[in-house]
Amino acid sequence: MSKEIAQLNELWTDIYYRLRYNHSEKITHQAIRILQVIQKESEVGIKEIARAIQVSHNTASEHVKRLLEKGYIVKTRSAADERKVILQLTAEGNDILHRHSSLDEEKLRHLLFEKMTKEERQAVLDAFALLKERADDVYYR
Amino acid sequence: MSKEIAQLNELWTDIYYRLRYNHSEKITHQAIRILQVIQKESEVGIKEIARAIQVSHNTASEHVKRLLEKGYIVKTRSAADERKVILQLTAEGNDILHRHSSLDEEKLRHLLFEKMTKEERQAVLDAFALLKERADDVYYR
DNA sequence: TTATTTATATCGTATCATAAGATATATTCT
DNA sequence: AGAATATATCTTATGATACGATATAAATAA
Repeated sequence: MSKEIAQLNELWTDIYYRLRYNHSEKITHQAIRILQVIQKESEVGIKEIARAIQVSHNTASEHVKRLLEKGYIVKTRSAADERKVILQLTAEGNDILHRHSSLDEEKLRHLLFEKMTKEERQAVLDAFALLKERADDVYYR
Repeated sequence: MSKEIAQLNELWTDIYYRLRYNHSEKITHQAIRILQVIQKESEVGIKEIARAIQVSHNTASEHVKRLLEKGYIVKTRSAADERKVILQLTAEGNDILHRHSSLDEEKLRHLLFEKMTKEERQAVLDAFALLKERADDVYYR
């Protein structure tokens, strides 16, 4: 493993450890994973959830049922095929996922606007955008 | 919330979603959190674990016991106070934590060395280092 | 020295999270 | 019409998670 890869990963995990939200509401591990899939992919149904988290369709359906009950997602039927459901996050769903996978906004605000110059801020954003753009190439190849 | 903060968070979660390891071994959610604490903090004992993951000391002790059994951590007694234990990750512990919190090395190798110029690579690393340095300020303030 | 506090370990009990086989209904495809 | 597909529900079972009660040992206070 090259020095750069190890370095980047250490920076990555360090940054997350320092900047993540501290006091999170209780939500299950698989629920977070499912909400992520729904947010990051398009046209997500039970089959896609099952495949993404590597469980049977019945397990996936049960998980989805619970998320519906909690109000984190909503379900519609696909116009193209009425057997298929299309799942989407609600505002609550987006909110709780945010808190379990994003960087704490207050910490970010402080960091970006009180600890960085405008140029530094832009450099960070540019670097992240570049990394994400290249990551898309890897993900979708 | 400012545009930059939202943008950074979307980039952050997108990058992780695309670059994380795909097929992870089964390890529990709290186990990962504990391994992270042990890796990122110093002089970690039962009390520190309990506080970090917000459980009672007995629960923390049980969790630690299981991680010891799996060989993910080792335990020593503090020379300064023999009641206290000091926990450290084993190579296996580091390895499994890596797979549940870091970016996939193969994806990173491909991305950094086949999709980026040397200048771009350096810009990304510099930006991450800067963000981490400022994150330290926020975390330790 | 004794009493109290601190740090961890173990046991028993309980609830929640997670999973999948069996079965069912509805829709789409052959 | 029959087969395949997509999801939903029920039943059963194991693992994950948590903490009160209790215990031992070490450190600190009186």
